[in-house]
Formats: sequence, C-alpha cells, structure tokens
Amino acid sequence: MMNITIADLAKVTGLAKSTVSGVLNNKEGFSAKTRQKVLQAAEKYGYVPNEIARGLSSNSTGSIGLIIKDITNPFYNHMTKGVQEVAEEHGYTVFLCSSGESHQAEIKHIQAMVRKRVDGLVIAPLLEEVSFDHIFALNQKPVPFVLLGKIQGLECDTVEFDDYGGGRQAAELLLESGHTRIGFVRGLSTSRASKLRFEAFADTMRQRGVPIDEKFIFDGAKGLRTASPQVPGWRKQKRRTALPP
Amino acid sequence: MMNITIADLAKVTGLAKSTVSGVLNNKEGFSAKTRQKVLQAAEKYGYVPNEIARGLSSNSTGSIGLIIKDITNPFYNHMTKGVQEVAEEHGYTVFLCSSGESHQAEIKHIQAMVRKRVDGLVIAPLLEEVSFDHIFALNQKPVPFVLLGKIQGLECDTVEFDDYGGGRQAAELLLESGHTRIGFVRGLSTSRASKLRFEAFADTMRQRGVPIDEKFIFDGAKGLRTASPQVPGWRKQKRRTALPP
DNA sequence: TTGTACGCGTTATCAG
DNA sequence: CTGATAACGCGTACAA
Repeated sequence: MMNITIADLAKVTGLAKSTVSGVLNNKEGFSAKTRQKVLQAAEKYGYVPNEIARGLSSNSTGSIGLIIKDITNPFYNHMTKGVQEVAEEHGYTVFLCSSGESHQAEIKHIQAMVRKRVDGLVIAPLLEEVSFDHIFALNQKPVPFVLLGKIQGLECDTVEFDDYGGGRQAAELLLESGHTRIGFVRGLSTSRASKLRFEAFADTMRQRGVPIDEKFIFDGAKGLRTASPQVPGWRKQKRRTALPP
Repeated sequence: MMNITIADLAKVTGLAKSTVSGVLNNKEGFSAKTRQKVLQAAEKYGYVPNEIARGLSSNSTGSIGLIIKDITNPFYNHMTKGVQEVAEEHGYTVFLCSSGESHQAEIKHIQAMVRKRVDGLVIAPLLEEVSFDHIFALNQKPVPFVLLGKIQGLECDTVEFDDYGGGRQAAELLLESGHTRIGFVRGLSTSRASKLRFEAFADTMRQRGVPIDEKFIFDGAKGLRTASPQVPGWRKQKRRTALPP
C-alpha cells in the first residue's frame, strides 16, 4: 500500500514521466487522448502528488510557521485563526508551535521551522529579559518572518500594539468613573505588553495625583481562570487561558 | 543568501559530501580533525539541515496533521495543546487545520495533509449529516490516523466521549436539585455530541416523568459568548468561543 | 578514513 | 506534441 508516484503512472500509461507531470500540472500542449489516459490512471490508482518532492525541486513548501506562547490563550487562538484563514486563502498550511513562555523552546521551534524550510514565519517572541541572538541569526537566513513586537536594532517586519495607550485608557476610565483605590495585576516579567500597560497605569495615576497602593499590585499572572471547559486530568495542565500576552 | 547545503560544506572543507553527512549525523569513524573541520564550517556558514530533502529519501516528514473545527473553541485548543506537547516530546511538529464546521474544508484539509505526506493525522470530523467517503478513502492510504468519534463500519483508531452519559448526568443533577423547568441548548446539526447529549436529556426527563417544554429548547448554537478578548475587527469574525464540539 | 554513485518524486530544459 | 535527462539536498551503500 505504498504511495503511488508519477513514475508508476508513467509505467501503467506507457507515457514518460515528464508527460504525466505536465498533464497533472495542467500545462498546455498535450493531446486530449494523452490527457484522458493520465487523468484516468491517476484517479484509478489514487495518485496524490508528493509535496515533499515538489518542494525539493521548487524550493518552497507551501507551509508557514507560527510560533506563539500558548494556544489556550484566547488572544493567541484568535490570532492563530486569522493567520490560518489567510494562509489557507493563499494555499498555505500552518505549522503551529507553542513556546510556552520558554526562551529555549522558542529557539528550538524556530530552528525546527528553518529545518522544515517553511516559506515564512510569524513569531510572537518573548520580549523582555531575554536575548535576541536567535532572532538576529534568523534574520541572516533566507526565510522571511514577521515579529509581534519590535526588537531594538533589528530592521524587520513587525506588528505592534499600543499597550501603553491601552493601559492609559483603562486607568483613565476608572479614574473618570470616580474610582481611586485601583489595583493592577501584572503578567510575567518576560511580557513587554504587561510592563508597558503597568507603566501607563502608574504614569496616569501619578499625573492625576492619585496614589498607588502597593497592596493592590500583583505580579506574575500567567492567566485568567475562565469558565472554559478543561480537558480533565491532562497531565499537569497548566491553565493559562485568558490573559493577553 | 541561499541556504547552505551539505555539498557547499564539502566544497569549503575539501571533504566529500558523505564525510560531511556522516559527521553531521554523529556517525562513528571520523578523525577528530575531520570532525572539527566539518563542525566549524557548519557553524560558520550557518548550516541548517534540509528536512525536505531528508524526508524525500527517508519517506517521513516528522510532521503530523491535526484537523479540528475551531481553534478558538476551548475544547479544541486544550486538545491541540496536548497533541502538540506529545508530538514535541517525540520530535514531531504539528500542522494545524481548522475545518470551521465545513465538510468541504475538512475534505480539503485531509487531502492537503496527505499531499504534504504527514506521518500521521488526528482528525475531529463532522459526524452527523455528512458522508464519510473521504475518511474511507483515507483509510486506503498508507498514512495512519486517529478519529475523534466512531464512524459506522470503519475499523480504525478512535477516541470517544461519553456524551450520552454526560447529558444524563447533567439532567439528573438538575432534577435531583428539584428543578423541573429545564431548558436545553442544542449545537449544530452536524454535532453528534450535541445530539447524544440531548437524547440523554430527553430520555432522563421522560423516565422521571418530567415533561419537556419546547419553549426552552434551542437549536444551532455555534458557541458561547465569553469574556475573552477578541481580535478587534478581524473580518467577519465568527465568534465561536466556548461550546464543546 | 574518504570518495562516488544512486535513489527518493518532481519540475524544467532540451531534443526529437 | 512527447520523451529523455538533469537538477533539487540528503542518506546510504559500496568501493578505494
């Protein structure tokens, strides 16, 4: 029950490999008879083109890599959905890799994607308290990539968020509603988003002359407990379900 | 800035391709000097093995395909996380495909995965009101797969859920708490899980002699609105965030 | 210990 | 219009 190849098809139809390949790729210039023969044989034997082989000669794989932190985080799974929809529209498939907030995992995944010769990469990297050597190294390679967040001194495509602005808006909303005892839950120390949002919050509070009570500042939140169903007893299931990165 | 190959390394070191390959694959029987030379050159020129080429001759890709309905559904993203963790432990990478409740998309994705010659496939297929021809066809091919849910007349690996039991338990819990005006929100008609849960609910109600009020039965729920952050304005963003399949 | 030749499945380039 | 042949990058026998 091996996979049938173009050579097999050539043998059974009595044609040459190149002819079979041509017909299968809808090239011009083949007699209707030949076309028929090839197509019928392909159908009959359940021929499925081997994209690995195709990729080797065409030097492209039709795959892109997406490296995120945690697929159970709604921010990332919505983003993944979007990436996937667009990829699909363009005939691409996506490799999903989760770094799980581990710098080592991030490095490993990027290398794996390069080994698999993806046609492109979308990366949501850890942005604080880590080195970016692996990203600079990636930049020396032929594979194009987009980063979620800017890296100092690296000229490349990025998607950025106004985390400072968001933090300010949130603080202002609460202050304008007349609140003064406002708390803040910070995320992991590797999250630049969390850092910026907190800075904005602190700046806004200071500007309005409202003191921050340290009792209400928390650190290292890895997620929000939600009402989401959980896969019961899945290993040491780390919950990390609703906090944007 | 092309990708560097084993042949390039052979050229710059003045060694043979097979020597380079041997060293890179940690084979026995090479002088320390040769080893050094190869490793240094590989490092210097940023050599990254081409898994496409490797896959072509080894007839394996180190990738598995995962076909689910919607990655923003917590049931599926937790499942995806699990699949991914195990895959990674074994040195595999996963292709993520979302069928989005479309039978056509499911078929298309399965074919794409076969073309990409994944080493295996995990599929959460639509189970009601659809044909299974594509699954039977898949079963004729060399690629192993696991299904979420059983298909009549198909001998293959499956993972199953006790949806009927769950529906019964839920009904019993409410009845035993003294409730009688109980509603039920059914999912899509292609969801067997939803169908079975409703049957269990209806059976339980009947057995207890509690009448079902049709006013409280709803159909076609595609998701639960949650407090999850949304990617704002992402196309016609269909929300489908928290209902198990 | 090292080098050569072939196969993996496709595509592309030439001849016929 | 069709057929032979050479890449593509790697592994793996086999030979030197």
